[in-house]
Amino acid sequence: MLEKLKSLGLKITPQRIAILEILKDNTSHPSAEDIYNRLKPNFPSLSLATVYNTLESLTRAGAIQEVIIDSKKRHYDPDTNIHSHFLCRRCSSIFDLEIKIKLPETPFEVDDFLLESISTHLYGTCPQCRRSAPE
Amino acid sequence: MLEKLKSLGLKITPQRIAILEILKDNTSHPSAEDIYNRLKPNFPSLSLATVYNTLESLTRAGAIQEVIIDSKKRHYDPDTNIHSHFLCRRCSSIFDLEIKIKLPETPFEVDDFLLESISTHLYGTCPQCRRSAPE
DNA sequence: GTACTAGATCATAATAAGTATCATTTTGTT
DNA sequence: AACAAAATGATACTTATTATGATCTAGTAC
Repeated sequence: MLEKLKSLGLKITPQRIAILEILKDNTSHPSAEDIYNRLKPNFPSLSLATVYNTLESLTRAGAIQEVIIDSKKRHYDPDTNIHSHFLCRRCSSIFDLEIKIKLPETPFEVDDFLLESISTHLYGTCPQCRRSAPE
Repeated sequence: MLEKLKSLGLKITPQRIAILEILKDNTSHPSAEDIYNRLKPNFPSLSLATVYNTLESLTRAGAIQEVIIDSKKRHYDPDTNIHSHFLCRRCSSIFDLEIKIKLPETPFEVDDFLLESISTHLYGTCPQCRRSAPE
């Protein structure tokens, strides 16, 4: 991943390394603030602005992806492979969920639109919420 | 549509009628503020809070749907049939776009998740932006 | 029609996510 | 070691959305 940074002309900084480490293998889809709050105790000089900047750089570099499924805030996912996201309407947690949908490979064209990426969003109730408050 | 309101126990008010009229057959996916700005000149007493409230009620009533594709704000669509949305990365316009993907009927279950709705989001460049600033 | 009440509206304050600004610091050269 | 470009951090600002609470109105009951 540091390679990806370098190849995109991004400088390697302790802040970026720390953020990448939080994201590595992370399937919780953290927001900028989630990441900031996790790092801040051990990295008191860290600024929230840096987290925002870094997430933007990483997204543009293709090292991570933004998940726009929750109308309240953006979430980030280090897994850049095509996969679906599920948002629980009750607890607002986001999960990776594999459902059998055949999506076309991007990029492609439709009606003069240039389609660069596709994402599938699923909404419903997660197993835990179903157990704790069924209906 | 007024029927739908009534059947959901929502009162018929001039504000709600006006908002529904703006939305009817509207494929531009307006935001709350777009709607407010369009109505305000001819409806000076209208409050932005009412637009927000009404959109929420209409969404809950199933009369319209929220489109969460633009990380900056929510958009609304009177077409509640399953269809995909396309967000142009350059001009941020949202378009309805039909692409051939077979989506399962909701609701259904996967791995103890209760899946209530699915939406497909497409990102790329719209025809107009491709013409005006190709590459 | 009048009276009533739940619910709706309006104005505005508050919140929260994200962006902009700019002085200072650091990285990766030269 | 010196330098320029880029990154960081503190903080101010913007924008979308939510909360609050006083007033008003739709829909019903009489």
